[in-house]
Amino acid sequence: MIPSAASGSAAGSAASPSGASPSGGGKPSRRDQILAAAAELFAQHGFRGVGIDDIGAAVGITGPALYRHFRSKDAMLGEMLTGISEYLLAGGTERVGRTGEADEILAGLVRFHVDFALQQPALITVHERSLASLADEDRRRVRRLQRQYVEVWVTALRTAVPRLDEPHARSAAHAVFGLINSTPHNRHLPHEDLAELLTRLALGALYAAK
Amino acid sequence: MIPSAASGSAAGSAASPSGASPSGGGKPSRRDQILAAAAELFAQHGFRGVGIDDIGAAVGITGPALYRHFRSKDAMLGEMLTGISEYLLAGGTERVGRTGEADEILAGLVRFHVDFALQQPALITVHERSLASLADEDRRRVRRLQRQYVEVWVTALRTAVPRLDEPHARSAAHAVFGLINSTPHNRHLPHEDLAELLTRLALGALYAAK
DNA sequence: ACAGGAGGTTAGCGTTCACTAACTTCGTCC
DNA sequence: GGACGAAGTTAGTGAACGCTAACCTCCTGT
Repeated sequence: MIPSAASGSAAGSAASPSGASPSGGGKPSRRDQILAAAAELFAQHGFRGVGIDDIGAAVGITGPALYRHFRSKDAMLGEMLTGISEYLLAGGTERVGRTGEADEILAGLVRFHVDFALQQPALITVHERSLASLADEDRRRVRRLQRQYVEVWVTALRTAVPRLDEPHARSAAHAVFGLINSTPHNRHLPHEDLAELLTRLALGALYAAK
Repeated sequence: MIPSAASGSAAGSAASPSGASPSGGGKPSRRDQILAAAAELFAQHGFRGVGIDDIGAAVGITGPALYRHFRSKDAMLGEMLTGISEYLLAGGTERVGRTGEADEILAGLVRFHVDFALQQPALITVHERSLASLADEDRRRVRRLQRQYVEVWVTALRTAVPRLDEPHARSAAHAVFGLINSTPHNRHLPHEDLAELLTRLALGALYAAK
């Protein structure tokens, strides 16, 4: 059971980038409903702080029924995190593959990450908090995807700001991820204002790097 | 028991800002040893992912012996988080109370937070991840301290950058916390280089805010 | 010398929790 | 119209874990 203040309805509006299947238009499959609800709960209480029964209840079924859809609780987290990592890497790779000015590419990359963080704050939270709870194999896979995503940023950043050496660029990338991923703590501003602010802040930071 | 890759010795070198007691010079008390070891473990595995026996083992005693020093596992986390929050608020308040240019005050605030994040990456991690695991009363207290700390930043920021309205300033503060608190993911650069980089990035971001 | 308390030990209790087993329900296809 | 499989239910099992109880071992002060 979840201990403290768990207000009304969970299950946010799982928009486009939820991992894999719901890329089409139709209503989300049961699997995806479950993943969305679990993401919300994991973000609020941590992976270990959420029980099987809690996840079931969030989609209107009992706990054990989840095992008709997932092999284990670990597998749910695994699917969630690899989905996010693959989405980010694919989107990032696609952006840097475009032709254009280096500055525009970098700005596009920033905006892509900002949009994701704004649309999926729960996934962002889980992504950066629950790596430790992953099964070994999944963790290796997610780590590799994350490293590749960082490399995408490093090359884009060093093209736009050539004075940066690789270690500084890598650290700057991590720092800007932290900046953008602050969306879960940022409930004060209207969506679009926040998107613009975060984009400005991120680019301001990156171009200030030495 | 902690499941996966838990390498050698935990218990980092608990430097100055560890909360309360070890402010003097002498060897840290048992309590503080335990808090330091627990912080490291909580950062790596999450509060719920660490057992009483793990914490005990990290300081060379058995699990139940911890109850000679703390009322409960929750109380350990509570003391840890309120200690951090109080340290940050006190340090921040002291900084903005100094006389000087608004820009210098803001830079000092940034540098203060950067130094803390660099010296205590484990505490930073726990501070931003494990709020949900806190007992109700402790959570309220920590939340209030955090809000006050944000307010310190907001006023310093708006003095230095008057065009910012309050909501934008608040969001920018949260974003910059995220940036600075990325230190746990930043193992690539020498300590001092990273401190300088993060300070530049943070100030670059803040002055880019609109 | 020894009383007492601080700080450690092992054994065990009760609860929580992931997962399984066995059974039910219901829509779909031939 | 009945076989079947997908998706749900309740009951239960075994392990993990927080914490307590009871006991031991010193160090310290009088």
